[in-house]
Amino acid sequence: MSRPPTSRDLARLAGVSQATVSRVLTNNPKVNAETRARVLQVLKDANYKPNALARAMKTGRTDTIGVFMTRVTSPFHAELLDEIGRVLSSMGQHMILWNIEHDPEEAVAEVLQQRLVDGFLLTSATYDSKLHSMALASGTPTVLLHRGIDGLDCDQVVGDNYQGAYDAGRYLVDHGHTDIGLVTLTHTGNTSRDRDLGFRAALADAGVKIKPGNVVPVDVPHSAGHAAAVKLLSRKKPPTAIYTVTDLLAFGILDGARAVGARVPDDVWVVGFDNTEMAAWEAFDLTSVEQPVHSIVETGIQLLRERIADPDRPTEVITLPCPLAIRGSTANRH
Amino acid sequence: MSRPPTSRDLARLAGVSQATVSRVLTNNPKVNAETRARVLQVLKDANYKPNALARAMKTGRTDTIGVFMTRVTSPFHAELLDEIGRVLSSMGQHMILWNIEHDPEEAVAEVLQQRLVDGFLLTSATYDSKLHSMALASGTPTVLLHRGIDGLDCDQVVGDNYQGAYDAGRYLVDHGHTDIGLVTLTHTGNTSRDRDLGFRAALADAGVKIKPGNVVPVDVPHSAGHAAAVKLLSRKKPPTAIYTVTDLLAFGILDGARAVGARVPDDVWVVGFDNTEMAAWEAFDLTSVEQPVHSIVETGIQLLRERIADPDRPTEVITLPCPLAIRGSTANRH
DNA sequence: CGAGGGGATGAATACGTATACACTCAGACA
DNA sequence: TGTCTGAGTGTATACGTATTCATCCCCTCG
Repeated sequence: MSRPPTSRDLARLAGVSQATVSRVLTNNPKVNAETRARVLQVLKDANYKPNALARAMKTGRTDTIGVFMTRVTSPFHAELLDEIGRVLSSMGQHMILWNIEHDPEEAVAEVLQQRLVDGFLLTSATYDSKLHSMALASGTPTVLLHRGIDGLDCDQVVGDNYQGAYDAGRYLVDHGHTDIGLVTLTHTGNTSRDRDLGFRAALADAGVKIKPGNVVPVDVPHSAGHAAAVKLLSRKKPPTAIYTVTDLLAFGILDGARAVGARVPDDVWVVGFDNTEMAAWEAFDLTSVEQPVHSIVETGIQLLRERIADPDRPTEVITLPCPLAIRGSTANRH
Repeated sequence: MSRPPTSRDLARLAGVSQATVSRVLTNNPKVNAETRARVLQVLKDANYKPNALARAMKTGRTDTIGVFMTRVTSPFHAELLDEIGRVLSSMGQHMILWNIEHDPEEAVAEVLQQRLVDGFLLTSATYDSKLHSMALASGTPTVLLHRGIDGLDCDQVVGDNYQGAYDAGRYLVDHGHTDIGLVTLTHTGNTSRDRDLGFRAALADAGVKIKPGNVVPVDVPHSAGHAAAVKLLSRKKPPTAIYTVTDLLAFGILDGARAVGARVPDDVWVVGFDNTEMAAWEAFDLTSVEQPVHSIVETGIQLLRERIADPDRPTEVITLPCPLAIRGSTANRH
């Protein structure tokens, strides 16, 4: 009761050597069918499970993937995490989750070298963070998910933020909007950057100029979107549409609009980015550019497994399309 | 480059034995100050980090806690997870996260015996799940967080759901409501049960009867709350207040009210439970019973550490008060 | 000046598993 | 009948660290 049984204990019980028990455990074909059956019976009776640590130390594989993430409470991140958990567990892999907001960089650096995971998934790569370079330097297989870094020699799977943003801009222009607000992140990642640039490009291509006052740089949270909307919609001649780079901000914008009495979509259209589940809630009913979370995660983990299997393979950067999901926060004006 | 350096490699470099290196690593006082300094310098130069697996195998401690959770995308769960991550990382502990929705019970059973964590935090205990009994049977220190199980000989830290619900009921009655809807979970956990019973008790104590038609048993998601609200509010004489057992359902109810054109709080008051961050969003502005997430997590992890240190200590069940957070979804009628 | 003692260190071992290697024993083939 | 083969099994070892035990040296004290 005090000490869990070891393979050696069970070997004694089954009248074989520890090596044979191990062979049974690893499905090694070089073991007599009869012996295998007997050993399996003993294992089952004892409800034996191999010590994962000892196994990992011997094989060098932990069957565990390290996931780095920020702001789990943010709807999109939660969905991403949920999906990662689903896919990993379907492959019999465990997940160690680190919130790089909480963990000091120094602690993270330690973790990277400890060899307690087979690979890393980074979901919050930013230019100013050293996380990705540390991860790569550690020699542990690493894939960037959702947030990429241009020109980095590392596997990456991201949504086509530029294209998604472009389509959103095009959509607004096509529906006659010319006075458009852009609530954008001051963040230093290329995800939000592309969601900004793609949108601007669409408007530029259509000959629509963005008034300087229509661009509101904000921080991440809901309240920032709220404040931005209040600012934009309190003007004498407010914009007829507002696009922003995350759903969370869009929710804040919708709330801000509510606060100043602006009706959506009658007075102002609102478009977000991520197409989280909440975007479909009646409270928001938000038109949003969809991130193909499922594909991103599935592809990224597939890539990670391939890199674990062959660390020398060439790196891949995969970009997946982001279609626009249209809802009630934008309505046909005609 | 290929193989990370071991303590033995560094011992050679520093001209000492591996044992001495190990002593330095573990802050063993029985090592000469001069020697320690030299070894530390070598360790630093090599950017050496001890192999966590080998260390864990030797010491029996992994500095890792296993967390079982469901529906990470649910706002309250995300906040709980975030808080758990914060507290664990502040103590230098890692977190392995399992979503027991994704993982088949059999896989979970395997994990429990593998000794790859020092302890478990269960946040989704339900009567019909065997998870808690399996965890206890595994002999690994375990604490139930947020969801408890009556009479189970296991450390538990939960909000006082009964009291919170009672106060919510009392609050509605005190403000003159007599026709009150109760949207309740069919779930088999004592969390939602207490949130139901406490509310009923408050009404009963005040002599307010709940019409049979006013009780709507539902499933977990937002859409269920939506449907329940539509059902309740479409009646000829709809209730003047609706209480429900989670914020997620309350959000659905608010959306449902919007859908049928009922104004909150003018036509109907809405009260939720959890007081998630989103409850404060303008879109919802929800009066809600607060769960003391921070205290629950902090206390629970403290309890877990104590149990890890001393597995034989008596079990504790800690119940923390749940105050009512009043917002715009309920307004003073007078 | 010798016995004793304590501070530092090295050698050896154990944690529990996977696996290379050695060995046994049939059966096959000459 | 003796050698060879190969399936099946056991023995021994390694993974990298923490820790017990033995050792050594220097100092103190009688």
